Amino acid sequence: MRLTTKGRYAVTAMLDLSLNYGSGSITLADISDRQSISLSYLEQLFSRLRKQGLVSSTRGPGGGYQLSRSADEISVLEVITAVDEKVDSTACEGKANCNDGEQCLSHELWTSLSDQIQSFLAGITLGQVIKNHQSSKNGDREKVIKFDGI
Amino acid sequence: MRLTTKGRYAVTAMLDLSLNYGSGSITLADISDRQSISLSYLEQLFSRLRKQGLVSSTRGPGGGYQLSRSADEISVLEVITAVDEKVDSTACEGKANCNDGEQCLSHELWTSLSDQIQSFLAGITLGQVIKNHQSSKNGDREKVIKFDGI
DNA sequence: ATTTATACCTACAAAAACAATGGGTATTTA
DNA sequence: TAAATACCCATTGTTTTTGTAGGTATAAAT
Repeated sequence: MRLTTKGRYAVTAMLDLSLNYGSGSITLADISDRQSISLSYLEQLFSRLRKQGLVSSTRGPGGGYQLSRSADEISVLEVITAVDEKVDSTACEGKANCNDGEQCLSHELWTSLSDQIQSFLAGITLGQVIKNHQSSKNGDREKVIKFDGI
Repeated sequence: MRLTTKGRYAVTAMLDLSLNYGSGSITLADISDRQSISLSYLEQLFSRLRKQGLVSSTRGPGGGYQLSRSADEISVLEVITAVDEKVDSTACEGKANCNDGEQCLSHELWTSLSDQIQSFLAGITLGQVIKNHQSSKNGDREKVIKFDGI
């Protein structure tokens, strides 16, 4: 898994959509203005988000994008993986120098850690990000800590 | 924060070092062989890891690198941030089109999420990655779930 | 002392990914 | 019919990633 500005743009744009959930379609032009992301780049990102079924679109005047599901049902991981290319995780199979199994072990360890990061992000929904932010503003520390998960 | 192959290499190399903790210095050439990372690239990574105080080095024959602290005292976040350049998180300050405060809000939400990811990674040590992997192999599911933190 | 094995440093370069641009077509509403 | 939107594709400039190359410094072994 990768976590880069591409994923950040995608999550930010989806949070923008989440904030407008229920109030009809939002145009990419609006998101572009609000979030300072170029329209064409947003089009590329939303092409993937749509193909992954995270957003639905309507064409023509008054059209735009909407979340396919509620913000509480879309995880941050889904958004990030929708726009990120797959990275070949280790590419170490079939190497001759797999001495003492140590190479495999370190790679397994990384894979295990990577899985845990993904599990963490899979457990956070766009809705939670919004709610948690509000809680932290209200000084509701208990909820925030619980959400942190550590 | 970014999570890219650079950070993955650094973590993998540090896990390799962790597995050899206590048995003297490990050369980058060994890690290069075991983990299939080019020696020169490892040198660049370890230059930063050393400057951050995560590893110590000894020159000359028999020299190499060691963890500065035990694997239980080094978090995954430290390793990743040691090798990653800082990214200017939003770069939206002073924009005129901060209409309705919505631009700022989405950015705040992203920042909040980003902080939580960092907190998560700060709570995982190299030692825990190793221990957790062993637990998962033994089917000790309780520990794994607890470690997942969600 | 000389050799050797290592860290350590700097400059460069190839490849990949990111971010954006430009120019279109398709669809729907007004 | 016109306008607003999604949608699509090719290209391009920049940055990041991932290395290569060639050296110097240090310390151990011979």
